[in-house]
Amino acid sequence: MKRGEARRDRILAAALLEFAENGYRGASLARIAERVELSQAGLLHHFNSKERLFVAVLDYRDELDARKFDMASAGGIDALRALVGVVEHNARVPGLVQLFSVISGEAVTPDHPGHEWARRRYRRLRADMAAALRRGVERGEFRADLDAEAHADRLIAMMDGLQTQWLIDPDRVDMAAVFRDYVDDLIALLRPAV
Amino acid sequence: MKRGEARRDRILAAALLEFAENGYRGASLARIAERVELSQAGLLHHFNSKERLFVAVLDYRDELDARKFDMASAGGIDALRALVGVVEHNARVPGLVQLFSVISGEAVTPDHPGHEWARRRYRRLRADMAAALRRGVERGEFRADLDAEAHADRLIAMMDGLQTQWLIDPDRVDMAAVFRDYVDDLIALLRPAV
DNA sequence: ATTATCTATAGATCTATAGATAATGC
DNA sequence: ATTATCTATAGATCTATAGATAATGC
Repeated sequence: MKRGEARRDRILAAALLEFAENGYRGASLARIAERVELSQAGLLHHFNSKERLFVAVLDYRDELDARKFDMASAGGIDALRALVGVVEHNARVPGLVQLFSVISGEAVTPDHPGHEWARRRYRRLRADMAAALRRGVERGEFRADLDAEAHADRLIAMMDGLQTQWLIDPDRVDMAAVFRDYVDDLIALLRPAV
Repeated sequence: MKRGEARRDRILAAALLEFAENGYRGASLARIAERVELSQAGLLHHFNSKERLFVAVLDYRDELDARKFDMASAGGIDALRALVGVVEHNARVPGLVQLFSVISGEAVTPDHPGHEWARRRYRRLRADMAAALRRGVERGEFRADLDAEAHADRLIAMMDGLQTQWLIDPDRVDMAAVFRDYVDDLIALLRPAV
């Protein structure tokens, strides 16, 4: 069984690249199999269908991500600074970012196998960020009348939107710098009135 | 030739729907042909290939859009308010928004037939918005030291990011309201120091 | 005994072209 | 004469399954 797990990991890594480049619909099992030097039927022995493999890749990506950053631990200004760190990190892993961008685009149609995953992901992100902002209020770092959900939506939109621009025109857009400045302005905006 | 033009228009409208639902890669010429009651070969008589049809759809969408809003005419605060109007309008045409979201996601890969289109589109948008912001400085509405390009990037990112969230979870996100509040905060932030 | 892998193949697509026929425009 | 349309089809995919064989785990 050891051998099987190792293979499965290689498949997931290869599938991530393939899905990131071509989306779910454009991805080919044959090409993924080729990348891990396996026949296409051999690949389907490990994951029973393209859809299941895809869902496994999404979970795999989440796992890679979760270890990197735990929004819930920090709060207030610290959390926002940590977010900037995430964006700076993302600027160094275009592959993972691209998977996410391509899939979010595709997954807006309800019948897409990633639709539910994307929805859950947004809801969780939004709740985590709103909680972090509220913790900032408790600490006295942010003004008490802030709309935590709305600012969470803004932060997520800013991150995602900059990612798309950056992927399409990497030399033109300094994703990390623009986001950092946005967060700086946000911290100033949310500062409690004296 | 009259007859041909009318047919071409119907094809473009049907293709827009198909591409919006399935992206370029997932779209099927046969399904588009079916929607306009034509054989698939008949469809290809009007547009020689799937790729050309796709590019024609992108131009067609731009045309629909251009008539709606001319960013260059207004400047400063007026331009920002007009942008809010665009978002409010978009909230009523999910189909057009979806085409754009799906394609931007797919088009991050360089070999995608929409890649160049997306890049051009971002560059133009950015230049137009930056110009509108600078006009605000001239009018004395905005502080002179604002970074017009960075704020243009932020505005575009905010619009696009909110669109994705809204398409994936329409009941959860009030795209227009969040954007309006963002613009209000931005106007306050950019107000010249007295 | 179970797990991993392969070849072969069914059955559905898909795009694009060839060549024939019908409809339209001048 | 040109434009629009059709049927038929080539040639490439693509996913998934059946069934055989090799490798591993207990």
